[in-house]
Order: sequence, then C-alpha cells, then structure tokens
Amino acid sequence: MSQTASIKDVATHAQVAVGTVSNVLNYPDRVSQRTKERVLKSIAELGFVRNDAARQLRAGQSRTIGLIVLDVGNPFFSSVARAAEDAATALGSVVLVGDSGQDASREAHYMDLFQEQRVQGLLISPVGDVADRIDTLRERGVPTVLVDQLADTDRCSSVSVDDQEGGYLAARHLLDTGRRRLAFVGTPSIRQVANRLSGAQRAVAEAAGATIEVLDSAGQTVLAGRQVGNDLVERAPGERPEAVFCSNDLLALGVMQSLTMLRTVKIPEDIALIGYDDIDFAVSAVVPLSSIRQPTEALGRTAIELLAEEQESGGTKHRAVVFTPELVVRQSTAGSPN
Amino acid sequence: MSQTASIKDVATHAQVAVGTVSNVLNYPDRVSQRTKERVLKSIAELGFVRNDAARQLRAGQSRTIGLIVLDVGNPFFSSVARAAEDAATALGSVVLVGDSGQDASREAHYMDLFQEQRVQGLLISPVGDVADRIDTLRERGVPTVLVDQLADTDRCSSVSVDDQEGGYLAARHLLDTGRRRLAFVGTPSIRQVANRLSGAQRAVAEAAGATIEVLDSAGQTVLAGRQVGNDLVERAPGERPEAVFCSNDLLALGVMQSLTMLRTVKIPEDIALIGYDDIDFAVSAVVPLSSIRQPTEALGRTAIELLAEEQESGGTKHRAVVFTPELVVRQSTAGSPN
DNA sequence: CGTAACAAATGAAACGATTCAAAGACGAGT
DNA sequence: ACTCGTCTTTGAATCGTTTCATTTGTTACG
Repeated sequence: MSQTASIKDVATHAQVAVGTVSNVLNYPDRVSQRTKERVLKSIAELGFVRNDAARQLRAGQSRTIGLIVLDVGNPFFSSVARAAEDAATALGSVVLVGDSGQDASREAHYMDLFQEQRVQGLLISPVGDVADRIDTLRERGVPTVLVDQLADTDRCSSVSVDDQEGGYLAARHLLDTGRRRLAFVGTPSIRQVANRLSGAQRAVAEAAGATIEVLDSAGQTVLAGRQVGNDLVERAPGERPEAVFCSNDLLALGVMQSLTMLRTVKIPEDIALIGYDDIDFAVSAVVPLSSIRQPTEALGRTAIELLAEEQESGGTKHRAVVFTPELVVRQSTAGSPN
Repeated sequence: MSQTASIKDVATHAQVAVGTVSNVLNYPDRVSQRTKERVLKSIAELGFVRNDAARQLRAGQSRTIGLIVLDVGNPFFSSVARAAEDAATALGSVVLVGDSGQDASREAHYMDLFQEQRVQGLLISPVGDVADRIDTLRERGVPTVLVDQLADTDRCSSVSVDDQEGGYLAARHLLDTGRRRLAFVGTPSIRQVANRLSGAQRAVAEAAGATIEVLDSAGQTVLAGRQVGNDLVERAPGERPEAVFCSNDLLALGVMQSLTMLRTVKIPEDIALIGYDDIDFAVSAVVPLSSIRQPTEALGRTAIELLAEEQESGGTKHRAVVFTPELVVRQSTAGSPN
C-alpha cells in the first residue's frame, strides 16, 4: 500500500496471471467481463500506476516528443510550444520542452537527453549547425522536424515562415514611410535572424539612397534591446538611424524602453521602430509596436503533423511547409520623418 | 550501426563483459586504463547512447522533476520555470513542464503522467484541490512542493509570496492616491487570486468610504482582460470605478488595451490601473504599469531546494518559505482623480 | 460421445541497463 | 613454491512491463 504496487502485485491480489492484467490495461476486449472487473478492483485497491519506464523499455520507444526552442520566455515560442503540445496530446503523445537559450552547448545537452529518452521524434529550432546530428538521429530512427527554419527537403522536414520576405516587408514599410537611414538590431548568427536581415537588405538595395547598418545585440531579449537602445541614445542626434528594425519584438520593446525613458528621442517622429513576431504585448506597448506577424499556432500544429508523416514514411519522405508573414502597422512607424 | 546499439553490443565489440561497460560509464575508477580506452572507442564507433528507460527501470526512479504551472505563456511562470530548470540542472536533474491552463482536468492529466514517469518529485501551482492527491503521492515516495501557494507545513512544503500582503499593498496604494471606488479583476477561484483579493479588501475596510467591486474574469490572460476592459468602457462614466486592481499583469495589460483603444477613458486620470507580477512588459506598456513584484528566480530556485530537502528527509519534514512582494509604482497609478 | 472451433487465461521470454558476489590476475612477502 | 591482498573483470539476477505461443475451458455440431 505504501510503496508502489507492480503489475505482479495486482495479479496476485486479483488471482490472475500477469499477462491478464496487462491485457485488461491494453486489450480490454480480450478479457472476460468478470475477470476484468476483478482486476480493475484490485488496481484501484492497490493504487497501481503503470511504470512508464518498463513499458517504454519493452516498447523500445517512448510516447514523448522533444521540442527545443531558442527561448521559452519569448511569447512567440511559448505559443508555438503550446500549439504543438495540444496537437501532440490529440495523438496520445507528450511534448517535452527544452530551452536552449540560444546556446549551442545547452542545445546539445537537450539533444543528448532526448536521445537517451528515446523520444519518438524531435522538433528543433536550432542555434548551431545541427545538420549532421540530425542525420545520425534519422539513421537511428528518430525523425526530426526543423521549426522556424527552412530545411533541405532531401534531408529533413521543416515548418517555417519566410523570413526573407518578412525582413523585406519590414524594411520596405520603413522605406515607404520615407525613412532612409535604417538600422537592424539582432543576432545574425541565428539563421532566422540572418534571413530577416538579408530580406531587409534587399529592400534597401531597391530604394535610392537608402542604407542599413547592423547592430549586433547580445541575445534576443528585452534586456539586450535595452542595451542597444542606450547605445543609440548616447549617439549624436545626427548619427542616429531614422528607423530601427528589430529581429524580434522583445528586442524592439527593449529598445523602446531605453528611447522613451530618456525623453530626448521620440517614436516614431525621430526614430521609427518595427519588431518581429507580433506578440500579444506589442499592441499594448508605450507606443503600439508595428511588427511582422507569424502564424504561431499553425507552426506548432504543422510541426507535429510533419513529424507524424516522417514516422509513417520511416523517415524517407520530407516536406517543407513555408508560411507567409504579414505586416502589422501600428503607431511606432506612423507618419514620416522630420 | 543504423539502429541503436545496446550495452551488450558494446561489450561484444570491445570484447569485455557487460558489467565492465557499465562500470566504464558509472564508475570509471574501477576500470583499468587500457580496457576503459577500448570500451570508449567501441562506444564511439557504435554510436552507443544509454537507454534511459532501462536505467530508470533498474533504478526505480527517474532523474526527472515534474512542474505544473497555471500558464506557461505568462512570463511570471516561464521565469519561475527557468529558474527551477537551472537549479535542477545543477543537481543533475531535468524539469518537465506541464501547463494546466487553469484547468483541473489538464492538471490531473499531468499528475497522472508524472506519476507514471515515476518523477523524483513534483512542483505544482495547483488549480483544483489537490491536497489528497499530494498525500497519496507522498505515501508513494513522491515528494511535492507547492509553488506560489502557502501549504500546511505538516502536510507538505511550499514556496510562496505573501499574496494577502501583495493585495493589501496594491489596494492601499490606490487608496493612498485618493481613489475610493475600486474594482478587482481576476478569477478568485484560484487561491492566490482569492488571497490577493482578501488583502485588497482589508485595505479597503481600513479606508473611510472606500468600496471594492469584484469583476470575475474568464481566465487570467490578456484576452480575458480585454473583455473586462470592454465591459468597463460600456458603462456610464459615473458607474466606472476610479481604480482597477488586476490579479496579474496580463489581465491589466488587456484592460489597458481596451481602455486606451476607445479614447474616452484616460489612465491614470479617469481610471488608475495596477497589475501583479511586474513582468518585463509592464514597464514598456502604453502607460507604464504599476505592479506588485514577485521574486520569480528565488521562487524557482527555492522550490528545487525544498524538494531536495523533502527527498533527504524521506518526505517527513516540511518547510514553508514565504517571500514578501514589493510595490512598484509607475505612471498608471500616478496623480489623483479629478 | 467425440471433436472441432473458439474464447479466455497463462506464464516464460524479452527489452537494456545496473548491481554484486564471485572468480581471475598479479605482485609482494615469507 | 605458497599464501595473502589488491585490483580488475565477469556474468547472472533484477527491475516492471508487453508479447505470444500454449494451455485450459466452453460450446456447438456431427
């Protein structure tokens, strides 16, 4: 009673064989009504709870799906994670979320962990170069889906949003409102960020007399944004960009905090500001933040669907789903300069 | 090579006994340098990865700690979760996060799941009444720590923040700035929320001529807050409260969105607004949001510490750690009415 | 009455790691 | 040469499930 009862204890208590108890649990139809009742009663009395480790050992695979994100504190990722969880639950699986915090070693740590756990599959928004690692995982029968990053379809599946297009939309919008000297804030070592930047650069190249400088931030958090904002404030007014495109909303809100705290710079008159992701908090910012919206629910849901497809095909067929981002204009990019 | 190698395969390949391979992994000192090298080489060549299920089955316990929160999308909880993860990692454990979404059945689902996984321990911020369930868990050797809610110390340990005090601080602050007709927004069915409310009521009782009405929200999200805000906007101006205290910042930001969208109501002149948790986004809100700050990192870290204490004592000794919340005043509660 | 057909229940084997008592190897001391 | 002690290695037993070939029990039919 005090310690955990095993299936054997249940069998003894109900006076049946262990196989019968297992059948009651897994194939109730194979068992007669009478014994079923007896077994269920014993289970209740002993407070028996299946040991998942034993089950998994026998099955050779777990009912678990690993998800590695860049930052769970970012509403974008927590939204994707929740959608994935819901979709997985519907399939009888569970999602384990690991937070790499944009750190390659933490990412590797979680990959090791998930491999030891023999996860059904892996969803990952990678920091480092994980292509080789993913190949070996696939060889071992662990299908992987890249999340928020386009993959080579003959290596693995992916769900992503067209980041180049998103970057283009953002920069184009800033240029359309008359700004010429742009700045990009983010960590281009992350592929998604690099793509957003290159989209922005394309837009700049198309516009006469436009320039874009890159400000590498220390991370993609509110705090990192605040730091960049402080640097901007310290510049001579003429040296400041007319518009800032941040690679995500957290950064943008951080920049906004710094700029509005020191009352010298006005948004959007002096500096226009646009973010990326359109998190819930963007609309209620000091100056409501323009942003690029991504379909987070669709990303999470589709990731699970693709994983299921991979499993069915035995990891041979891959598919890349690409969603289109959407520009959301708010006050932070209103009007035109001067 | 293609499928996963077991310890037996490694043993064969390295021409040693399985026990030796196990020793290389767990007690390297017991093995001679030469065989150790040979075994490690085989491990690398075969790409062997430990099977956690088997290990866990033998050990009878996993290296996993379950954490059930009310809403991972809420930065308060993701911050607590991250702190707990970091503390657990330092102890060689892993935290699995389950999101109950304030739903008792989802909460029960995760409890079942974690019990099947034979987690080392459980951290939970409960929705429903889980006292009995926790008792049986303890009997089965699964220590539990209540997070963000005070527990009876002769039943289980807990880390919390004094919610009554927090509620008192918030309401008192509103009253001190001259407001008399207050409103409380939240879901008092959640214990924490109920405590915040009762603290606020105490403050109101102390102030002459002050009243507080309770607006039960559908959840504790930005969306739920927006709904409440819309209701407020539709009231005749004289019917509106002079100050609103929301049981968390998400709700407060939602209310703020509704109020500022329709330009008729001004914050803080017409309605003052205060939230709870002091999430990162509070400071960068349209009108910077006053709030009650809670020490999230300390909560997460301490939860893990208490769990360790429970484990050491065999679940016999319990301790309740209570932190003190702190009032953070910003523009949303500035000045006084009229 | 014999037996075929089907349903229900049985229990040993397997999954992959860890543990531990026992055996083996080797050198030092007598 | 023999014994003792230390260090290494061995391999069977174990954890709690699921699976599946067998056995047992029951009913139907010729």
